Amino acid sequence: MTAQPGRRRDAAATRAALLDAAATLFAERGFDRTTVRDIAGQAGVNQALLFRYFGSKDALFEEVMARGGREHLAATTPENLFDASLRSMLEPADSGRRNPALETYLRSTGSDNASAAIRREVGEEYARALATLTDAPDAELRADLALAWLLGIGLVREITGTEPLASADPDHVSQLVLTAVRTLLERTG
Amino acid sequence: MTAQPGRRRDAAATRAALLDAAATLFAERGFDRTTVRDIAGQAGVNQALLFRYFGSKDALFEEVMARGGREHLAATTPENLFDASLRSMLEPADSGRRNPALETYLRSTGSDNASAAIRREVGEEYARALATLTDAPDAELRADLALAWLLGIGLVREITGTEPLASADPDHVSQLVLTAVRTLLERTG
DNA sequence: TCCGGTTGTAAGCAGCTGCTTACAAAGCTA
DNA sequence: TAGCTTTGTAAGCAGCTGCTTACAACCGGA
Repeated sequence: MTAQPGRRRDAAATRAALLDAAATLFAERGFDRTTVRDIAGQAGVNQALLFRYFGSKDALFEEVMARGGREHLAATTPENLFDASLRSMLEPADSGRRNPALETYLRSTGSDNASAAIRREVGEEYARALATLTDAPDAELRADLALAWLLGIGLVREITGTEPLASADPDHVSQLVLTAVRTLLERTG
Repeated sequence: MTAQPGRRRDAAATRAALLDAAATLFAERGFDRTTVRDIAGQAGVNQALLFRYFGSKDALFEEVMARGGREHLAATTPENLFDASLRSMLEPADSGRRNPALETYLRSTGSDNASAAIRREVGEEYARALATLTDAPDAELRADLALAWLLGIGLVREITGTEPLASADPDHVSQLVLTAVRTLLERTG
């Protein structure tokens, strides 16, 4: 991972390497527990470049969060969003099929800096997508509640590790949750 | 709050003051963002005493978490636990009617030190209480899911501040959630 | 060829963190 | 009163944090 003579002096590649390293580490450890030295180290780059290309750790986090959230939203229809996100939460952590945006969101909830704003924005975009699934007048509130459950399940399963939820069968969990959520997000028509 | 000549040399009172200050600050800011200097300052006590009486910041957190969680559990019947905890989550932050144990749990999820163990223990005690509400064979899993929802709602409402959930009417939210949770926690008899 | 901006590096700064140590005073016991 | 333990304080240590600065190497254009 050390800077190779072959790809030296390539600003775009360096920036991208920092962004990728940051996305990985923020998802694994959250904002507070990821240091700029960690990120630069994983990218194989001097840490001063992080500040040259992004200005601050906060600004880098914003860019990571915005990119990750919008990628996932753009790739998933609202009808599949809840199910896909729930499935992603229930995947084993090392499967690589997890949604890094949700993971990052979850592990960075302790921080109250500028990153809070972009977290809220991404959350509200998810909620707006989910709100299209019901024609109830309080659709957005119902969507927030569904999203809250998703995040809560991720919290208990991944971070706290409460049993039996932490190692429960994804199909079983999915069935229980989807049944209950149907009372929230359903069309009357 | 500064040490008064009147109550000087009272080990029990000093210990209690540290414990109370820690409970307040951990609930407000979480584990990582509360410093031992903050705690000692709020208790009006030299910070070296924190280490004399509790050994480490981790150990102090454990004692706070264990005390707070068990107090609330002992004071609430399982039938009321979900509703009471949900109501507590929906209270305004400054109302003083919040449950500090849930708050602390929520704001300390970023930390992966020794405090993770006591968090899990308290979580599992809550889940065991909720599990008595249904006679389904997967009662504990259902209880974990209900608890996850509770925590998720607290997360979105308090920490992220997503609208419209953050400022929604507690009665309205409560009605939506309880309806959905009834598909999880209900007796067939 | 030399010049000037771009890219990369090494070193360090100020501030904060949990925790420790050396010491002063208070108060019980004999 | 003398001595010992308990309680409290002031100062500081080592390590880490985000971020900055001074400087070297590179490279395209004149």
